Amino acid sequence: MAEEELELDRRDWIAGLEKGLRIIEAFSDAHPRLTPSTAARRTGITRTAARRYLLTLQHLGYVDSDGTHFWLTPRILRLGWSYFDSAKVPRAVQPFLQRISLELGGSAFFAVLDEDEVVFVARNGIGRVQSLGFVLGARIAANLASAGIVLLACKPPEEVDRWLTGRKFIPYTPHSYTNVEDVRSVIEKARTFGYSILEQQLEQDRRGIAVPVRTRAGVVVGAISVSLPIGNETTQQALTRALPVLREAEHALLALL
Amino acid sequence: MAEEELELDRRDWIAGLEKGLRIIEAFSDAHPRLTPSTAARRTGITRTAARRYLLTLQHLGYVDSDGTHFWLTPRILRLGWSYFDSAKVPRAVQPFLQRISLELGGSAFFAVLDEDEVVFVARNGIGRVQSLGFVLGARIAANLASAGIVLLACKPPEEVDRWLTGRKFIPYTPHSYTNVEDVRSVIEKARTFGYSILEQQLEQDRRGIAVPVRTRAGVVVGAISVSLPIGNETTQQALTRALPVLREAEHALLALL
DNA sequence: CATGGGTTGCGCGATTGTCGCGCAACAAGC
DNA sequence: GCTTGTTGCGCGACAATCGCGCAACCCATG
Repeated sequence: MAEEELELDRRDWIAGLEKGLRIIEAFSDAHPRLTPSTAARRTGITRTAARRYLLTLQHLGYVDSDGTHFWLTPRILRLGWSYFDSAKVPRAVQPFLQRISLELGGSAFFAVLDEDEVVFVARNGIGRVQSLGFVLGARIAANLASAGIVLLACKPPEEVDRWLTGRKFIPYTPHSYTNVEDVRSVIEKARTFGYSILEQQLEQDRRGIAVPVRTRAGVVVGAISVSLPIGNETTQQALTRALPVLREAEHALLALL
Repeated sequence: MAEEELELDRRDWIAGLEKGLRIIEAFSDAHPRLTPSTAARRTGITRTAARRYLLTLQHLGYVDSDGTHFWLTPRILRLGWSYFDSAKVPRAVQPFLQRISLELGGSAFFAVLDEDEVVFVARNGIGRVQSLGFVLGARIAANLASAGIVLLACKPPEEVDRWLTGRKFIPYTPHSYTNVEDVRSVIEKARTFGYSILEQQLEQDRRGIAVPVRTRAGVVVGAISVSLPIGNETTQQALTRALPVLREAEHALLALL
């Protein structure tokens, strides 16, 4: 899958669409409101064109404006919603996530890889990595979440090597791995055991445990993970407690997909 | 706000962007995988053009394909994420939602209006209107949720009238209002009391209570709502229990916005 | 109060990107 | 077998999109 056809016929390339999406993605935490010129600078589009795209988006209701500044409206969420609506897997796993989070007392997630990030596409549980404002569609560097590690472990080693080389690991906690070799060894452990466990990489006093989810054909479609408070539970205790529950969900899903 | 400038200079209109977004929104539950021709039929674009847009989206990584069929990838979620990332209000309300859901034992939401639908842009709580696969960005007809009613009640009456006329109310439960006058009276009650309460409109045995959230300038930016199991609590009991908690959050937010 | 560096929107003429037709190949269904 | 639906692809033509450059504007600084 994901065969980026390296060359795309210039006739089949819609420049306007790419620029428009670039404009939308130019909005962010640091830049919640954009003027035509700031949008232009952030996207590499000319100011005049950026303005045209913003006006078009405004007319479509995806952005709103006071005349000079533009900001996104919740209408934008319809686009992401198209995905949730159309992707069967996230919906299929929901009940399992609920069971897991109830049984283990943490948050359960279903996540997939997108480029070098792990994206959480389904979730259930009280807990909150909410310190980060954790919602669906959230994405972080794959090495920081157990689900990301186990998904990387499912990829061919060459690809993982390519992924690792030249990467900067920005730490989220004092325990976060910043060394390539540390990350590589975690991935390799995940490959041999078929699950991954990560402690205090993303958040203090929390550990994540993840297993891959496959179709009957063996294709990896994502990973189920659970985030647990460490408390005074040992790593081994947490594993013997959580892993059977995750495995059970994994096998039940195998029958569904 | 949201001044749809009725006429937009043809020079400032990017047709390619609109068509591309139409293509993305053409994916849905019933049509998770599209071919160029089905996409064309669903969007009113010609088949040749639809194919070009799909190929462009594929090249950008927003859709994937097996050659003939196309489907959305989680990359699409980056677009919605731009909104969550840039909208301060949803993030500002998170801690309040948490307090509310803990204190009242239900799910707390923050919602805004988009056209004739209410969109849930923040959420906290164990509960799940999960029967519907309830996630962030979810949207339903405004009359079915307490947040939607109270937001409508904040709009000028003429606009509400326009909203009500000619609308079809599709019931979600046996108790759902299907009559225009019933809905109108609920909205008017919400207008006079400054809060709304809705029982079993969206889900059986659940009631929702909502209050509007304003900036200090008085502009309505959304609504906070809580969804509670009805159990054997009377309407009056639920109100006296929940309303003070919601009002407290409302006032605390007033100071922040 | 003026001056300058940063904006803003807008009109124009030119190019290039996007259009849909129509063909050929292929697949499924009486 | 022929029919009726696909599919991708090449072409020529039109218009949609381009970026330049001007004039007005706002805000800070001297």
